[in-house]
Amino acid sequence: MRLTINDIAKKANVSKSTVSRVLNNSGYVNKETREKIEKVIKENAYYPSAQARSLSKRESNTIGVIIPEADNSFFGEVLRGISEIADENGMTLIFCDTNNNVIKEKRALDMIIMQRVKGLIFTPVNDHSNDEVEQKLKQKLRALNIPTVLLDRGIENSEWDGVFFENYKSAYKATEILINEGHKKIGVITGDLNLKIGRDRYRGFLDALKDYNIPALKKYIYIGNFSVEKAYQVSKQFLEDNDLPDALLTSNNRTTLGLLKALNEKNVLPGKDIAVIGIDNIEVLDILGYKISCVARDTVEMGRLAMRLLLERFENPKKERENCIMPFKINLKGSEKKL
Amino acid sequence: MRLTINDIAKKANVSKSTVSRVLNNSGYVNKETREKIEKVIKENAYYPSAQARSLSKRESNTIGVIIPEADNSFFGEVLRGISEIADENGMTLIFCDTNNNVIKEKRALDMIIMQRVKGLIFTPVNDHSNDEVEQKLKQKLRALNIPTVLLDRGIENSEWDGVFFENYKSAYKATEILINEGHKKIGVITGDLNLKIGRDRYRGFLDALKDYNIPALKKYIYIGNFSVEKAYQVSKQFLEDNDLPDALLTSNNRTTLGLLKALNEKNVLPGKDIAVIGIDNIEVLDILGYKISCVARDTVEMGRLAMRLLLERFENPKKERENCIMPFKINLKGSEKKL
DNA sequence: TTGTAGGCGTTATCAT
DNA sequence: ATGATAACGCCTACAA
Repeated sequence: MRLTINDIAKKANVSKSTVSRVLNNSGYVNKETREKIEKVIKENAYYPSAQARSLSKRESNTIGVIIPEADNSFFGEVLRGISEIADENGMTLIFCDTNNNVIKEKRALDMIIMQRVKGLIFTPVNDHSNDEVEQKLKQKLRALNIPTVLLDRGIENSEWDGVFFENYKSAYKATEILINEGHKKIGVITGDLNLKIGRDRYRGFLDALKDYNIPALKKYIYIGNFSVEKAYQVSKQFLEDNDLPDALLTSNNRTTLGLLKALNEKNVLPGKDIAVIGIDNIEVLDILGYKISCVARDTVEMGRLAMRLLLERFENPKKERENCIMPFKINLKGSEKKL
Repeated sequence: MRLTINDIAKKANVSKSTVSRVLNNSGYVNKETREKIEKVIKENAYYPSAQARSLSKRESNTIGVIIPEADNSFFGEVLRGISEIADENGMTLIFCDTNNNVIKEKRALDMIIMQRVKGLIFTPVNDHSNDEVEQKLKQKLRALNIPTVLLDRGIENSEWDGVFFENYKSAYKATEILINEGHKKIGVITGDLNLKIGRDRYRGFLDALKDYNIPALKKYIYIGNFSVEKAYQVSKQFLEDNDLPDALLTSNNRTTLGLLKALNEKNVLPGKDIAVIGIDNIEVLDILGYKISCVARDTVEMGRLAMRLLLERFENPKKERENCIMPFKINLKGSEKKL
């Protein structure tokens, strides 16, 4: 059985309160007794129980992290950022992958409640085609009643802190670049329009066209769902119909890959036969010398920021709600052109 | 303040023991009182404290997960597998990313001890150029004294369960394929030879050559460290020296990418100008129609397996140590040839 | 400066 | 079938 504070107290010939004092660096304790106790602690490799501790203090130092796709590199990088700051601040992470599944999301939230975490970083599954689902989620989050940071995907009329990507603006900007390159027939492969981030990016695209008085032609608007497969399908379709736009915006890393797969099969070259600009940078493409222009976000930093926001909220519970928008970078590599 | 079992007891006009009984489905409890209590629990959205629970039961249902690179897709996928099985079994995951840093690893382990986890899935940083480090790690793991599964990276003379890749055999097999294709000048870009997985893969390569009486020429053996950058450097070097082997084995996904980057820059085509076979599949390459042959592992399954091993160990603490070796798949796509 | 006693939210052991 | 009561391992007044 693992040692307890009592065992240490006995071995050091003091009461457990005194041990507790040296553990927590609180109250007065004689230098010599402190040293003796510290020695005993070290010699016996004693580590106090976090559970007992937080039960007693009525406060834990664990943070819940709920994400929808652990196997998506975006979230892997986010997780690294969260982890880094958590470590620096002695916080423990409790991790859940919801696999984009609402049932699992509910279970994850329940677990988080029972774990009595101090804060939560949360990317909702967020397929709110159904409004009731969203209402229940909000209720649950309110009931949780702990500092919460929404990450990447928001909630309508959120009352929580958040770290998001400039979905609208980045799509707008990307489209603007295509426009300024002189393209006229500009199309898009959208993301999942059930998700707000999908809709926002799409709106950015549409508004840019409108602001520049370029018609948004329906036949060049391809509805995707953020997956490689779907993007590949729609791309294949328009390639077979042989009716390409001059320029194309894609809505995330997967969408870009789906497009590239199709283009590749038909030997259509981005930057030459068709202009392409994507949302999200894809590291491997750079390595392979595949020049695909994009607007990109600093994913690791998004994780760091989320964790920092949480820490700030702990410090100052009543500060105003913060909505951080990660700025994007523009990464032009040539594919925004068509020769 | 969050509700406690006492609050529920009062609201239901029973003692907390009875509430506890319905919570745990233990002992006798009258059907009607049970229903009443359940109603109160539901209405008040009461969730018992996992901390208090495990303190009282002297057993938690949390699993520690310590990995070195959250931003590496391999571990992202592993994490997904772990998560899936953990969820199915009502286990909670406590997550640490050590960033391949021994100091952080130590901190992570300490934290895991304090959290009183029930089991641990652990990929050591494992840069045991220094033997003392390894000894201390083993000591710490022994002191932890909980079911532990080593994942992907082992420990010399391990006394713990483990899930590993067939490092030696997969490299051997890959090399064999190159040999059978009739290549004579066969080279390798190694991984980090400070890591056992790096050395094992390298040995597999050497032994295959030996078994087929093919000389291992020093000038075709390039020492890498599992990173894209290093593989790129050595590749660039031999390309500039203009002394290419006929065929080349790479030691993991990153090594392959580094090589491809260099080949690409010099317009050297795998499958035509040089034969290439890699360890690890790289999904994006398939998407892009880049045909690179490889031996690959099922990463998500590795995670599932690790978690399952842990569960079995909980069931049967004294069962013999298990050392699972994930079989590899062979994925030939043409690049193993040279025209 | 140190020790005693009570409490944190549960479960488990007894009575009743 | 239910309720007291004593743990679990720690922290925190308060007393000494």
